[in-house]
Amino acid sequence: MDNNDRSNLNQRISVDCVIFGFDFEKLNVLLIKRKSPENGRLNQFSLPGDLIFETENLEQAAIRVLHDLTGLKDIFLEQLGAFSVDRHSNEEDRIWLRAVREQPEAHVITVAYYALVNLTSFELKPAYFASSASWQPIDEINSLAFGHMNILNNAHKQLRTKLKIQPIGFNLLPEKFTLSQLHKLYEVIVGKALDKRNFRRKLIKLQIVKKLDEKQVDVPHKPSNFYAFNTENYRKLVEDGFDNFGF
Amino acid sequence: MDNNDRSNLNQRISVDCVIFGFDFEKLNVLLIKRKSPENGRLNQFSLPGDLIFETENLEQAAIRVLHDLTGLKDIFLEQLGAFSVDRHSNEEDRIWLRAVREQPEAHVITVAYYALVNLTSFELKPAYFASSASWQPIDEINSLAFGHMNILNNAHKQLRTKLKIQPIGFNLLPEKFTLSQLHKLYEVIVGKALDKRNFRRKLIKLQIVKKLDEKQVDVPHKPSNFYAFNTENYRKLVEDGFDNFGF
DNA sequence: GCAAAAGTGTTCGATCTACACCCATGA
DNA sequence: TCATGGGTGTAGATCGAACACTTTTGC
Repeated sequence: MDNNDRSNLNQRISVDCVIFGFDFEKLNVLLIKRKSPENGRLNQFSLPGDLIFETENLEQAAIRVLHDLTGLKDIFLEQLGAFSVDRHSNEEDRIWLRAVREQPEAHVITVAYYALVNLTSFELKPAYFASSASWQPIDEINSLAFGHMNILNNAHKQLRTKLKIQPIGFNLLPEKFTLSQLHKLYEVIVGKALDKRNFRRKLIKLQIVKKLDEKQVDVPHKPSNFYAFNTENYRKLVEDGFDNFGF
Repeated sequence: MDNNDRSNLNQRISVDCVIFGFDFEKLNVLLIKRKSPENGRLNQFSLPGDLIFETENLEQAAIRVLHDLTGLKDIFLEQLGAFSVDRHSNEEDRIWLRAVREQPEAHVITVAYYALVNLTSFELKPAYFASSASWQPIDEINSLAFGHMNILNNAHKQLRTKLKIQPIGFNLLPEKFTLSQLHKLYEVIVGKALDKRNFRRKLIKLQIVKKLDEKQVDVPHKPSNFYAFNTENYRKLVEDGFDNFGF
């Protein structure tokens, strides 16, 4: 796909991606500033996204946006749903749309996806739809362009709900991780303190992590053991109709 | 909205509705045959749906389709997500699209909704997008036009998942119902037998039904008491972060 | 009185919750 | 030796699963 050939865009349908990343402290979201002919015109942050090409389907478009921004393929990706783009409430958004879109007044709908990535595994790349990109802690994001705040809130809620049902949180961690990192991840997303012992007991019972023969080094405390996600057992659980991760 | 003025349609975006109804025996879905200039050309059943008007948003379009077909407003309605319309795999679908659409080859996406209705509360009305409409048991539906089978399977799965988390099943019943009817509803949707005593105990504990001072009449067995959904307590439960209806 | 569905309690095992101390390491 | 986070077990409460008989009605 030649991303510079922008003549073949569907002017009515876009995708936007809520990309979550975990830095072992906070839950972060990847935000961009959108490119505009007159630079600096769109000052608010927004979610990464783009109109779709006529030749691709929705998921392909979302994968393209993710790949252009992160260089990654095979990312955990799930659709959130379709949203009407807010064209009316914000003057700055309207100016941007008039400057960039062929049909600035058209009723556009955007299909939102959320993605989970291990943010230590790559560097952000410039993308043709973004003039800048950065990670921001989700609890510090107060407003976004184009009604993206609504999409972000939806994504956050969906992540919380889903995490309780399926162990998708592993997608936010590196291949090797400590149980404390996983524990912290759950506390941050679920939004409350979880008992350390009960948390570990549950993981052991479900057998979805396997202990590796490797420990932390150079830490000023008792070194933590590394674990890996046990894909095999996870598949079995899902097949058996397991539907409550239960934290 | 004048539904006969079809000049103002967005040719790229449609909505489709999976309307579930419960007849106290089986879970049913409302299917239609789509209108076509040459009558009888589209023989497969499909989900009710339509292109959206430029002047309405997605949810408004879904509400319009539901209202035109059932005469009902204030229906339980939830978005499932966006799907690419399958334009290629079926010859009959292509013929219909060429006969009816201004841009038959356009990449159309459809946003699917599912709705829960009490099917005893209304008669089906003819709608301008349907030449016929009928209820069909979900387990007897094997194929649908336009890739709607995929949407239906998604909706069914979502209904099952959601029913375990929130007591949305009440939307499928009349205002007054017996516990046996509710019990049967859960068995049919969850897809397995549920213990009668445990089921009732749970309802009582959650306090989401209230016993009415009224019984069945003219039944050849011990008459069952009628119950109603306790909206008040349900709201409290949801606010308290209740997220497991637990069957 | 018979057929048909309504309604009702108890026991046992599994799971969840709450809670506090010793351990291994680097500085 | 101190500061830091890692790692571990138990008891009590709650919840879920399994199970069978009596009641009320129409015919």
